[in-house]
Amino acid sequence: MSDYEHTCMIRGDGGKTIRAILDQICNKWTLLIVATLDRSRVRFTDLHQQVPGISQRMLTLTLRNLERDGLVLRTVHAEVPPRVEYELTAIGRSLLPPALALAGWAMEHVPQIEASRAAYEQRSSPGR
Amino acid sequence: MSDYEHTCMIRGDGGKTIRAILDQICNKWTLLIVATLDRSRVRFTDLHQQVPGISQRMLTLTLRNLERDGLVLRTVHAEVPPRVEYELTAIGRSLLPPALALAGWAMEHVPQIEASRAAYEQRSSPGR
DNA sequence: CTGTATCCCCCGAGATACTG
DNA sequence: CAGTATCTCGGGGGATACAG
Repeated sequence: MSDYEHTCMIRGDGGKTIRAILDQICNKWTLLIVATLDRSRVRFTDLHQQVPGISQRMLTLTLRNLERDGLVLRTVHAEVPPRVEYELTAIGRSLLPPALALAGWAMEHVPQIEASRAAYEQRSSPGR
Repeated sequence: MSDYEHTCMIRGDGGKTIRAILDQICNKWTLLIVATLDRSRVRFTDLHQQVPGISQRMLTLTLRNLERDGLVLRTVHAEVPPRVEYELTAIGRSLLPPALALAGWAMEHVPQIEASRAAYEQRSSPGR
């Protein structure tokens, strides 16, 4: 499928559905968690430690959404103390390449963007 | 660069910068506007009409951010009535492929995700 | 036509405390 | 260990009115 067709998809309405899904994926923690689940099953506490700065609440909520959308599989082991492991499903893994492509883009352009911001500040507050 | 290295980038801190930039790009309107600016210069009002549902305020704000980050070029024509045109810069255009890749992913997986959601609802409220 | 300036509301998200 | 339950707050974002 061509870039142009993709463009149409992003813009066209009923793209409401797309937007909703993109919003979900692009929120504060989702990409981070999906990236962390790459190549391994991880249990709740480990995830909590490996994702720097996330609260227990947001970790739970984000994982529930991912599970609900079928991107993450949640496995509860009937033990005591309880053990719960999370892993990517096939769909979840298929998200990785495009997500990482976007992250890669961000990485590569940080210097240019920051330079552009600095220049912009100069222009808008020259006396300061 | 390998997927694995990208994974590290997304996760690694100082990835704070990356996260900030990703947050900016993945907000409610940015991708939509960038996609709309693909292949043409567009003036303010046209943009306002072509992006369905955006308020004047958010259009202005989003465009300012994009201009500030060097993704969009703003050209004011000294005429009356005023005419302002927006177009992507080289950096802005370089965002298109990964952004559209993500949008494409979302498009392709809408059915599976919705199915997964429906099934999830079933499970969580079986009596309803 | 192309914006600013205000007001206001909702909800994303953190902190904290409690439970099976 | 792996969560829920509340409370709270800031700010993203809509509606509206005004300005150059």
